[in-house]
Amino acid sequence: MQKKVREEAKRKFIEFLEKKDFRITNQRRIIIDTVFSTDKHFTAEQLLDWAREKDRSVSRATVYRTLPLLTESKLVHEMDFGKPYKFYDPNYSDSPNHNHIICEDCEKIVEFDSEKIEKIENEIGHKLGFTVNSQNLQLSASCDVLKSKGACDKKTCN
Amino acid sequence: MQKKVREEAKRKFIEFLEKKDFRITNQRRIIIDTVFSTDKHFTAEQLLDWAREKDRSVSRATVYRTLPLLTESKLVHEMDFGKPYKFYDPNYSDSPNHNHIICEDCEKIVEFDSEKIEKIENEIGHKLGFTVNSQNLQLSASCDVLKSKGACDKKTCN
DNA sequence: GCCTTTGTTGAGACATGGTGTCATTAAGAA
DNA sequence: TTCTTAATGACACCATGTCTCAACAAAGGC
Repeated sequence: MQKKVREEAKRKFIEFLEKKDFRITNQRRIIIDTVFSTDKHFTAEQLLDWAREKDRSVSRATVYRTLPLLTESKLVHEMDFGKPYKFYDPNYSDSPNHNHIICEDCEKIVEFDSEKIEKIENEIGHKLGFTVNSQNLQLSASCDVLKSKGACDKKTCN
Repeated sequence: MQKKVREEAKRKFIEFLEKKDFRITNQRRIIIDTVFSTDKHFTAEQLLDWAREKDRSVSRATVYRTLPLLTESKLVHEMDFGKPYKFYDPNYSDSPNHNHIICEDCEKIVEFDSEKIEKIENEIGHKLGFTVNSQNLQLSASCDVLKSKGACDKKTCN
């Protein structure tokens, strides 16, 4: 991942704020610096920790207030794997992916696209009398390669 | 839904408890009476309320301890729609459904099966280096018929 | 029926993820 | 530089869910 792409994402978010007449505050800068300096998925609490490492003045409230802006701007994906907290992912592409596969052991997350699945979903939805608005497919899995190495945990895989 | 089917489900759960050498307590009886007297989906807190209407002695802890037993016995489905709480569904059939479509307005939930989707999921998982263990597909939708009647809310639809 | 054993219970403290309130601060326009 | 007002941090609060532990009661043996 090049620096350029990260800078691009930050720029886009600032544009997003400007377009909505939202202020570009120091805290928002720190938060997006943090988000777009990683490729990893993260939770709200993790983001809070990372941001506070950079600047102690960032508060929990601000992180929780900024995350919806980041997801609204599509620069961050929100994911739900049935855990009591959400995962977030910096989104450097424009893909509308909402399909994810997660390793139960190491929590490695991979995104994927499938037009085929989407098509079937719409068909089924229609048959059942619904208009599908959004879909959310999560596969819980075991991460083959890493497991065979006997080294599948949060520390070694992520 | 006939009474017979409900009684059958209760009987199966008691067998499940016996097989595991778990005791058949009054509280567990009340909880399964409650679960298998409805066709609706419910949350843990709702189940607690309903059970306590029957018998004030049922505690939150017991409900939360009994729900995993019910899901383990496959007599209740656990569902996750990205809300901060889970939905549960009494399962009177033996189908392994874990696909659900929910109406955003009235929270009506319909289960469905799709071998096609399952097959694609396994293919994709394999391609990405995972062995898929379980899948969870939720479609958020609008409930056509009821919406056209202009009467789509929790009270009228469920 | 009456012990005894031990799994199960209720109450409530606690944990965690997240939201709401409000006085204070600072971004950005004039 | 001043002014307006959005945004902030601190912290109280909420909801779902977990844990602990003394008290209880189910099931088996007598």
